Amino acid sequence: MELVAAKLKFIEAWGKLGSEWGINRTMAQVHALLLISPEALTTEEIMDALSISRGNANMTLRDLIGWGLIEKQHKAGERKEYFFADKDVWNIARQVAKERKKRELEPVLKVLNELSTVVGDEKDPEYKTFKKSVNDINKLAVNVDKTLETMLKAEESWFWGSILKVFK
Amino acid sequence: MELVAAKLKFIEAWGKLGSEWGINRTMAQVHALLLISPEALTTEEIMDALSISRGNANMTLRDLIGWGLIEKQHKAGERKEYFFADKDVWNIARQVAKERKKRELEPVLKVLNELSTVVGDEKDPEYKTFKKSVNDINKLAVNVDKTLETMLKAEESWFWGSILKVFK
DNA sequence: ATAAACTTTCAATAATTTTTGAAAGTTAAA
DNA sequence: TTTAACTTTCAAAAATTATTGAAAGTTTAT
Repeated sequence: MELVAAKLKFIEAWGKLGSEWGINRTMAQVHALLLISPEALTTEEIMDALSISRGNANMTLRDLIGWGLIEKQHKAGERKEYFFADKDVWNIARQVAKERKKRELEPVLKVLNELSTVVGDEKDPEYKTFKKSVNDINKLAVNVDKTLETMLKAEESWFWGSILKVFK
Repeated sequence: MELVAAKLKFIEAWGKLGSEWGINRTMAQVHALLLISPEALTTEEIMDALSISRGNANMTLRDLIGWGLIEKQHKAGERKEYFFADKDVWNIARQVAKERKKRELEPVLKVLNELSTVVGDEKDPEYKTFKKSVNDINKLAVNVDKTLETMLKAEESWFWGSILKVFK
């Protein structure tokens, strides 16, 4: 396959995966584009490469900065802004894990904790089933949370080394 | 909080989490409803509880069966179908992991592998950056895949025991 | 065979999400 | 201070996704 075709395929695949996991497809595509760009790109270049509007590019880049995945750069003597992506895949994974944990896992964990405190008649099957499901989900969520917490602080080789050694 | 209010809150929270992770909100809500129902429910009961149409309920229930999360039940002497959710949270987690791995991770892994084989000029920064990002993502994806593979076969207490012991 | 009870399908509609593009805003050089 | 270069905003439009509901389909009892 040609490099140009391969790049397009990568951008498309990354966009598809993103949208399947609740991430705006364009945001994932812009991220993909920057991940395979050796140099920082301007808004103009991104608009052209992905055929998107200035407004869309601007908002998407702002979001990516908010996710901690890219940064603005300035070149001496130039007015326009350049965008550059961190290429360290372990950093990226940790950053995404950190944000999704904060934005989506923690709020639901808060609700689950609150729901765990609801009291009722232990003889009531409705109550018993509710309580069991909520508590069990809560326990799982806490384990996931702990694992993510560890991952966020971990060195890549140590993390996978530990996990895969145990699992063998 | 009242049990009735708590149930609604749980259904809402589960629906929200689902939609944030690319799962149809209604599907997550129906699943939540069945998770806290001690008895199997009819389509009619689900429609009423969530204020959704028959068509929506029918399609959603079919999808949940496709995800391996609920099953149809029949009661002796009755024509109508009942739906019952597996309440084992570890089973649920494994089932969801299994399906998402199959539907979303594996297709992207296939593309990444294909893209890893693209050859080019090692002096070309465009090629070098492309290759490095694709390879690094591929490696991470393989580790995630292996971990999920282990999880799918694992007993809950062994899995978390192993992980959290190492991380401590 | 017919009817009653129930389920499925899917074209039309509604709701939500994403994108556009032009106007307003900002910054820095002339 | 004016202008040019660039960025940001956001209401309107477009695209996508989800939902409805009624007709068609199926199954079982009579």
